[in-house]
Amino acid sequence: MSLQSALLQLTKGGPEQQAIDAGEIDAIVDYSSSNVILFPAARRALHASGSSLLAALPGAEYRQLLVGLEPVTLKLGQVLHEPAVPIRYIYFPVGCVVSLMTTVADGKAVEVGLVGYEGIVGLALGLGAAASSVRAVVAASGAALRIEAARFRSTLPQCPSLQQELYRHTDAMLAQARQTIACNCFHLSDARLARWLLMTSDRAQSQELFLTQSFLATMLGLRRVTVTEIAGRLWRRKLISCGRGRIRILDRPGLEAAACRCYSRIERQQLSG
Amino acid sequence: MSLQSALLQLTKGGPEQQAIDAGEIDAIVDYSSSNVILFPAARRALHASGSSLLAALPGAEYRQLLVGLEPVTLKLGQVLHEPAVPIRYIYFPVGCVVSLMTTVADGKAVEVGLVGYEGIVGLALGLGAAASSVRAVVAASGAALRIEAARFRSTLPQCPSLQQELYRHTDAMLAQARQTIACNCFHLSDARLARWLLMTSDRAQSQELFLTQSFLATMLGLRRVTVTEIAGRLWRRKLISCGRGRIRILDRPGLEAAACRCYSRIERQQLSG
DNA sequence: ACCCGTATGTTCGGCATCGTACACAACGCG
DNA sequence: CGCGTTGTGTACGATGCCGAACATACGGGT
Repeated sequence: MSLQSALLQLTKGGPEQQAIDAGEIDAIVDYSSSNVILFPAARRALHASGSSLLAALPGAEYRQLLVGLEPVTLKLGQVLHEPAVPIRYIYFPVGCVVSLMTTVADGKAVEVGLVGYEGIVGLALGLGAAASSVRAVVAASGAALRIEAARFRSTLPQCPSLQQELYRHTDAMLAQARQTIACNCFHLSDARLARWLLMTSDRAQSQELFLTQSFLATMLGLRRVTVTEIAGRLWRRKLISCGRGRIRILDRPGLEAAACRCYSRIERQQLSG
Repeated sequence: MSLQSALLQLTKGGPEQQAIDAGEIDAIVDYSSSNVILFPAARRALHASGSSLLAALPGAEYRQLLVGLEPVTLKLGQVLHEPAVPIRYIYFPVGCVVSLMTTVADGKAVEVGLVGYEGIVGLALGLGAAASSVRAVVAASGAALRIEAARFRSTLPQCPSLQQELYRHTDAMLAQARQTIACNCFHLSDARLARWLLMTSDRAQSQELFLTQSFLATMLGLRRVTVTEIAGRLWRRKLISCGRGRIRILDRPGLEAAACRCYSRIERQQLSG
């Protein structure tokens, strides 16, 4: 999938047309499932070291869940679930980063949550809903473990620790969304962009992110032009370097100083467990 | 408590000084407890018709919870819990409306959630946390039922329906926060203010709200002056009327048209149950 | 009846971000 | 190698909201 079609995925489909073409989604998901890694060794490696949420589970629950888990590779721009459409798979990111987007009535969208190895994509299912209220889009390619929705739903009641982790993560996502409200309200775009780079970098566990400035603009609800200007400023300050579809963090402490303190506040709650 | 001291409650206490004076909070809470209504009849009336969340519980759980519930009257500006401070009581609003506020590093705060008869104040406790990440402030005076935190925590595991309602409400609050992010990002202040009036009016079940424009400004993260200007515009359009510490909705359909569609989207999810 | 605290109304310059348009540069493919 | 596609850089006016300062009006208490 090209960057452009990825962006199309991001922006198409307003709230008035939530009954989107299910076939299209399936196609994307099927595309990812063709990348399934079948080697048990890889599966175990992914599982044990990858998801801090799964790693926190006791052995019994871990094994019970493992049966239904399937490793997949997710690519930038892939849509994992759409708002108001029943969730098919729950994803536990391992190396990928997933962005949650909410739309407004005229179709514009903005990121409202960021999930990595510490979390779950498809939380709503664990809270008893069949569908999420947001779109989940892959913001950094990488591996994930997924489980079918029905299977997850039937396993969850037998796994108290998984439940506990899920609720803890829900609390963290709630705090993340709420901090984002305050941050968007009071802080300048420069600080917000710096925060986004840091948060995504933390979850991708890499100083280099492969995405376009258009993508970034969509995430932050800014114009592409604004992102270019900010990136230029940060680059002149030697905090980052930019290429074509590539952003690298050069000076992490410097970037943290340029970001607002919402960064540390969110990460403390989110990545602490 | 005067409106001014209420506003002081709202704005004092930045994130750097989260270890606020516990004595002061206790004083406020004790003030409310002096207004406890002791008549069993009133208690029953409050319980049955007031909280749609409690009303959805089956008889057995209802009665089990009832033992610990205590009716209180909450006044504008009262702080029910502070971020990072252990929650003492869970509140089920009946006639009051409670606003959840998040602060940023420099102490400024903005509303990130609105709770009425449909919800719970102190959700974090139900998710396994001891403290919330937000401040809960009364935005419209009225009655509520409260229960001690420890008691709630011990009762919850025995009440599957209560758990289910709690998780359903958590999902709704998450959706509310996320929709607020998008709304603040894309919609003009006029529409946001209209939305706030409608949402608060729905929860207070009254066309008249008793609060100052300063209070409203704090909630929306705007200047008081901006609120005055917007209120003037809405008033000229005969949608609302304003008095000193009083706002009345005159033309509800008109105000809904002036608000963004985030209003109906949030209310559909939140008040549907 | 008066006064003072409190709430509301008005003005002014500043500026971050927007929408739009256009130019340039890198990569991929025939 | 040339060409179209895609990503990045620059310019310009418009505007919504901000910060600050000041003016007015309501209303309860002495």
